[in-house]
Amino acid sequence: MDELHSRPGHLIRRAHQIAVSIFMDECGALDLTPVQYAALVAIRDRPGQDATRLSGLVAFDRSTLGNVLERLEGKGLIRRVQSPEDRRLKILHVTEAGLEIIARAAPGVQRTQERILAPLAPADRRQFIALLAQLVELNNTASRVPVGTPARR
Amino acid sequence: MDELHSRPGHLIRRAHQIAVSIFMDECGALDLTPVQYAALVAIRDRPGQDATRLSGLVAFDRSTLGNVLERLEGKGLIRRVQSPEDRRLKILHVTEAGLEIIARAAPGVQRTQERILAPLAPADRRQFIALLAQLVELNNTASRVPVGTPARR
DNA sequence: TTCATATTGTATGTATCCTGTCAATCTCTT
DNA sequence: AAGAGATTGACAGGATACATACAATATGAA
Repeated sequence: MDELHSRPGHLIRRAHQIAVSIFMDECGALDLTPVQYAALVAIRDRPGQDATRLSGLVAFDRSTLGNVLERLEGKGLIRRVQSPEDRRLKILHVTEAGLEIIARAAPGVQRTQERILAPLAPADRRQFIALLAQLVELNNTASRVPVGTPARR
Repeated sequence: MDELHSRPGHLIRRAHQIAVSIFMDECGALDLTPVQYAALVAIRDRPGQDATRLSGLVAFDRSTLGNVLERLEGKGLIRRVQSPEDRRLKILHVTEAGLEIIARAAPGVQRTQERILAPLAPADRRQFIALLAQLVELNNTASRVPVGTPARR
């Protein structure tokens, strides 16, 4: 049993539960999930991008991202329009309402990140993030959704 | 965008994706998920326990655990029988088939844990686990499913 | 004893997350 | 130009993950 609670897989799953829970505590009133927020910000930062490119940036597979985008569009936070150059693509843009939600979520997002790391000593936080980033980056190809823009020909 | 990739929430989500992906790569042929494996081992280690107590041990909420147990029972890996003392409870036991699956999964589980940590220098692995455990433990109450057996009166 | 309260397992509904598959569309080769 | 192959968004389906509500059951206090 103690074996379970010291296994990296279990600890990571618990950390994920905690991170989501804190986010919903801080931002749930805005009817936004962590995933939706991440997608929204990524679309804002790269307007005119299509869904597949976006999925490589935020590391959701295309199916998951499709559902997320549908909800964001349903809430009027983004627009999806067919690209004239490549009629397979749907180009993404954040709406005014989307920008406003991002702005209103910002303080809660900030508090979320602080609360996640709060249990660690300040000096340990940077190290933890560095190790975690290293673990994620070098294991990138082990993921089902490797990050990194696939070459667009 | 870089902001996203250095945020603890996003890194933890990625790490979780990676950990699950590696587990499925190692053990997916056994038709076992990480969650199912964790539940199975926990039931084996505490035979005769009921579902609510188990949910506090492995940190799945009761709804999720109910679904997991139903699948495990459907695959013949566990048994659920009504407790005579408290007819609300269903007592959990691992079957022979369940024990066999655990044994067959063990090497893959071991490799999974090693592969998750493989990107870190050996000296960093212990520290990472220690920091992660500290983060999870001290944030326990922030989770929707705090770990720890609720008092059974 | 009886009644208010709490607990258990279950059901329902929503949201990730992933595997497949598919038609439409594009690109490349011949 | 034409067909093979790749890509895109969408869809179906299974599995976590959580909130909420419910009937059955147990427990406490009056």
